[in-house]
Amino acid sequence: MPLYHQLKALLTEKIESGEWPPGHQLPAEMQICSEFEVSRSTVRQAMQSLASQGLIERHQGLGTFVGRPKVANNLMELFSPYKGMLQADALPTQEIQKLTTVPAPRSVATHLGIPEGEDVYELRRRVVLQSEPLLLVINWLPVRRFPGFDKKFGELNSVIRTLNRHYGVAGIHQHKEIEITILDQEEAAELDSKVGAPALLITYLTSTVGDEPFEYRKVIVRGDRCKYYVHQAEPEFLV
Amino acid sequence: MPLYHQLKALLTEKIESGEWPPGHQLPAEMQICSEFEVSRSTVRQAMQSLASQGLIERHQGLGTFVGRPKVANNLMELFSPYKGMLQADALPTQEIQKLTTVPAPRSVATHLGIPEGEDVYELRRRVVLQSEPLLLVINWLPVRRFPGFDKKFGELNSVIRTLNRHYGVAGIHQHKEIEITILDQEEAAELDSKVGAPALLITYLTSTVGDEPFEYRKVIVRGDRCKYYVHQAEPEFLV
DNA sequence: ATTGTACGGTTGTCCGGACAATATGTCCAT
DNA sequence: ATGGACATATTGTCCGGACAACCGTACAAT
Repeated sequence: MPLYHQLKALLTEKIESGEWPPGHQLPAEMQICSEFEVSRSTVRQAMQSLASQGLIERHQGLGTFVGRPKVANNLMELFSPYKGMLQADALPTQEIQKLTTVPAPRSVATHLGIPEGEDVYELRRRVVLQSEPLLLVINWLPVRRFPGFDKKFGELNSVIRTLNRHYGVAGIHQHKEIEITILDQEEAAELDSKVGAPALLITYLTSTVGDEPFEYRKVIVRGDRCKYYVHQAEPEFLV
Repeated sequence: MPLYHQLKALLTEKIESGEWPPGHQLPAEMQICSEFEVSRSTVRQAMQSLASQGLIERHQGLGTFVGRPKVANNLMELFSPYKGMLQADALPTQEIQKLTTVPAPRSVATHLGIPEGEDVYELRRRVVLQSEPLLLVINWLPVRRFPGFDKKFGELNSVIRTLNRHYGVAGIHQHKEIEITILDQEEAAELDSKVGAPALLITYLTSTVGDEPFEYRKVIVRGDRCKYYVHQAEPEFLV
């Protein structure tokens, strides 16, 4: 068993047993080095693994602390996480970070069926609960198809509703996918998280029947701070 | 921008552009070191991040290769992943790895409302698709309540069905949670994956109305090889 | 009272090196 | 042909060190 894994198990025990409660500050890396007589890179290997689980939180210049319990959301509201959070003690707030036109990146262009580099509106929002950002919502729409969207969006503050009322879009279908992703630098900065931290990625591709897709959306949910639940009466028999 | 992050972006571009197709072997770590004049630890930092995204696969003694596309599952079948995979080209197989009695670990005892260390049945299975293990199913049941479960399970090969027919359990409810986890050593070994790789963790707590919970279950889904999708006609207005 | 500066402590990044563990292929003895 | 010993290549683990980036505090200057 590798050293860093032994160390990780040891720290996990301290946390799960309650000896180190949520918010408790862990010893500094160098202190752990001397206590267990291992090198700092070994300590960091263990710590990073714990951090990506959400079990601890690390802050440069401050120290390492035991993580808080995850926020629970109803799985039935999985695809409208904002709505799901309305049941929490505090109300989530929606912050619009920017609404600009940008040349379509490859992944966006591919999904929307337009040439790479064609102008698209990029709308970035984040949902904050008790001054802690929990998820990021990024929408992309072709400028050619929805001219002036950036000015009309402010009225309703809803993408789908704006398309419906101002551009006559109806009969909407959405293809959605959920998977695990790793935060890049920009996402991590906006979520007050760390590069490389795992997160849930929910992608939307919106279209009307028999038409090209016209909206591509990413919802990035902090994996260390969010989980989903559901209560169901008919269990499966296969497993 | 940190060196390892620049390097990571560079490698990502090679893969997403198609210059390095799925299965293509990447240059060895030391080769990349000399090519970009960085240290090996920097290369490894970038590689590990790519690996946890599922973008590349690393094999000790062999090398590093571009990852294959993720397996897509219907989200409606999210909580019976085995059933969801039946739609794939190949049929998944269920392997029973062990069925023994063990003293209940803390997390299991807490959920089942029994003292830590009391005997529980532990059933470990894994689901394999084309000789690649995709998910792990672990069930725990109190021995005191279901004596002889280990012998009766083999008849039906289904936990819920066995409880129903042999112990008269009916009116079942299940509380389920989905979140992100990181593979520990045992899980990684059983999934042919790596310690520290992110995965989806789906936990089940089974009970009948007005009764103690009597089954605790973990389903661990490889995050680098699985994703879920759903197609829906009524989009949300809030986001 | 406010602002700027300096300092100590902590985590983040990066280096160079050493040896272990693992997979493949080669060669030899059987 | 077959199996075992060996060499080779690759990633995994671990070390020790150096400096950067960041945070809070204390103190001085304004």
